[in-house]
Amino acid sequence: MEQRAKHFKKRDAILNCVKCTKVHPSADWVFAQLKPEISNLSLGTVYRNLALFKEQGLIVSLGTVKGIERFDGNVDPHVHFICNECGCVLDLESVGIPESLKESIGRENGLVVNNCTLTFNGLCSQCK
Amino acid sequence: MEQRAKHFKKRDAILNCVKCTKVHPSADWVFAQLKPEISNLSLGTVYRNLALFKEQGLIVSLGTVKGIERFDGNVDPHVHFICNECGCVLDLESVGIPESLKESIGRENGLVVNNCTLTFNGLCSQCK
DNA sequence: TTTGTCAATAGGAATTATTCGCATTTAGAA
DNA sequence: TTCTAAATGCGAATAATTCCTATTGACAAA
Repeated sequence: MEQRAKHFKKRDAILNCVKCTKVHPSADWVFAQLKPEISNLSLGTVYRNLALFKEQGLIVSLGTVKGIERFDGNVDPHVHFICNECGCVLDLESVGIPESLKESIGRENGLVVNNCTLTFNGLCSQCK
Repeated sequence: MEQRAKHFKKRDAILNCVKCTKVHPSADWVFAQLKPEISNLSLGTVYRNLALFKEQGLIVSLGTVKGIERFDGNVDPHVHFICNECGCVLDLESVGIPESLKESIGRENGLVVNNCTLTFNGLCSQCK
């Protein structure tokens, strides 16, 4: 960790930013959060590193909300709620993902099933 | 229907195109399908009408696959499989959507839950 | 038939999120 | 210090989608 303290300062800051928030951020949100403390940070670096983390499985993509890709630092399978009005994303802790179906679905349909997402849409408590 | 036969010819053709295919098409796919038979069709018209149908609930959006929005003319809740390699979208008829959860989730979390999507990802039979 | 009206459309410009290319910087090794 | 390779900054490029405006088409009234 000390070894890479300086060299990967920005990279680590970006990962940390995604890992330590529950807002399921966009690239732009991460950039806006970090820019004040890292003044010479560029948006391209944020995009580049988010793509890298996603590839490495350190974070996951939730797909796009209103045309903007959103990420989640929590890679454990869990259920999301997305507000159609404000675009906020919430975790629904109480609901389980039917992970167990992956194997049987793959077998029955001749597919390789890696992943499973369950998402609810509607209006959040502030927008309803 | 006869009354609007001519006036809404393109609009009807676009809706019909989405309703009568199982490929879960993109705007561009619909345009490519219809262009040969309706030579003076423009891509903007396809986008505009798809947005309208979505708003009216005649079709649903599946979100984006590889950055491109995909639609489904089947508005009954059902489960999808998306291939990460080729981007094809399949219906998984045998799996049920936990529609019943909508009400209780909404009540427990103070949300208005309109919709629920369950999607599996992986590799289709051709790409695996 | 002609004319008026208004919605639907074509076509291209504009927008916007994201990616790319390349010069520069940085950390760490020699 | 010098070298190397990875990481970054920054502006240009890309691509999906939306916007703008002139035109077209259907229908009703004269």
